[in-house]
Amino acid sequence: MLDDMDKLVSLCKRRGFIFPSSEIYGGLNGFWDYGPLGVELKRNIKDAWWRDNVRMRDDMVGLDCSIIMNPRVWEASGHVGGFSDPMVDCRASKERYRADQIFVFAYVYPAVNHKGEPTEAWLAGLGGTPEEAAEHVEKRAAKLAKRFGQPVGAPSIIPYLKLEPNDRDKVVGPATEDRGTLTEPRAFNLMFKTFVGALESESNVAYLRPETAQGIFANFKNVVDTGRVKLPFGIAQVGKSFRNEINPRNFTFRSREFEQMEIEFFCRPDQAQEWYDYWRKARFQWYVDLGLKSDRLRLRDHDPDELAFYSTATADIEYAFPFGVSELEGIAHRGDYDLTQHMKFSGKDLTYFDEERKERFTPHVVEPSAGADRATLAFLCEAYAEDEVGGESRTVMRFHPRLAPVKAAVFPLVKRDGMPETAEAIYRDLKRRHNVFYDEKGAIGRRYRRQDEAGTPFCLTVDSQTALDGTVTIRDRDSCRQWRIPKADACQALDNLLDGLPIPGDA
RNA sequence: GCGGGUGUAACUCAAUGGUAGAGUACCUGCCUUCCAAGCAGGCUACGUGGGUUCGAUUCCCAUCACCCGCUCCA
Repeated sequence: MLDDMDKLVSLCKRRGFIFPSSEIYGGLNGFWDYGPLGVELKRNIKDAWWRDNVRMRDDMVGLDCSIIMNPRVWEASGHVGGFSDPMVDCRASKERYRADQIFVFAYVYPAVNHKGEPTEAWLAGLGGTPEEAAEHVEKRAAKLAKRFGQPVGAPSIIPYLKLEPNDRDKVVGPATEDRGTLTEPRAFNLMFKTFVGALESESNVAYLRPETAQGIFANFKNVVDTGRVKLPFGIAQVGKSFRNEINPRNFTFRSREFEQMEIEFFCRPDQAQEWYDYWRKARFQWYVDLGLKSDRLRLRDHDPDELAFYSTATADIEYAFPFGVSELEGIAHRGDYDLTQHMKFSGKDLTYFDEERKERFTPHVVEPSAGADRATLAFLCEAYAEDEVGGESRTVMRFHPRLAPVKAAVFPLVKRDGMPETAEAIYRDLKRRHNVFYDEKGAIGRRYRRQDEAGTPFCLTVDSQTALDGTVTIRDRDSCRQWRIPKADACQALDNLLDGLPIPGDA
């Protein structure tokens, strides 16, 4: 079990799974590159997802949308405006608040200072409404009343965003006694901005997509009109997304450029809950089937107060990483929120006509949204193991065979007696179907261990007996167990092993 | 974004105000018939930019990156 990310980061670097982006220039915070083994692993994960969720199903189609879209898409989705809230920092308490959730209560007390001016106290309170904010403020105001007398009249209530800049210094933050510790509201827009065309003007601003989902909604009508699809059905997309995270952390877990595997599953409103339950279970099981078997994998339903305002139910598939329990995938029941928003902003009709029921309605959506990089990281963490073979410790990556970057390695036991030639012929044969590796250098034990660290599930070795009876040994990564198979059956044996079918010639 | 820590070879780590050493790994050769064996040889490093100094990997400043804690995570 991996208990320390440093070990994994080190192995990823050493074996070529993951490197810091543009490392020779010192890297870039929040960006990572996948090396030769990493790209195979991540690709296998994405391929498994696509195969299991799109190809193998009759009710799913795929899509590949552009990363830069008409900026109006992000107005409809709420990414421009709604979620780019200005934030306010408190210099004293180091707290950060949403500016729209701070209300300032300006009290005036009868006591006067040496200039004869009345004593004022501008107290900041937190809450979605002035009433909520007042609760906290009133206690503090009452304390002040003991010193300065009962306030004159009711306090004036000013939303922090409406505050005159000069008045900001008067405000006492929610967690301090001192005035003037709050900063001006600052925008934290998490979308990467760019310009379409050579001219950098406000009129041609565009954004790198912060999620793949909106491209699916924007194409809903196209798919319905041309795809010969009938409700219920889903649209799937795998692709890069970008979020200018304030604080990237935890290796590749929170990156500024990342890859998503998203499904928007459209259905009749009265079936949405059923489909939500279905996807919640199905998506969890997918991770289990691919090897996240330990109790580090969890399914957690959101509490009602955690839900986005448009969602009636959301569940997170979480994994207990060494740095904490974190989300791999969210399954959200989003109702008709997204299509309704896009109808409002685009003016286009995105309702669906059910031919059998002769009904027109706006489909409801269940959204299983997974992070490919997060899944990759979870599979890496889960696979990492240290055990002992013949009294020697080894590091082994126990990837599910479907996900392993290299499926098999082929070795000659020693570099003579025609063994390399025989081994290479087997290698050439296997390579047509699988990602396999050939190695004739060094001691055989060393070659096995090298493959263990790469997570290669099987090793085929040509020895002196091969020339006599045409068999080779096959070694299992996890158990180090070996048995012999005819070399002519090598390809079929590997196919079976990778598919979990019975092993030919097993003894 | 705040606070703390760390940056030396591919990896893990030393030492040092006078330009650096080990283990592992990697490469070449010999040997070797199944789990990191042995012998010989070889390659590779002071994150970046300033400053102090005759001279800086070492001291100072800044910056970048990573780690830990807070914060954030639509």
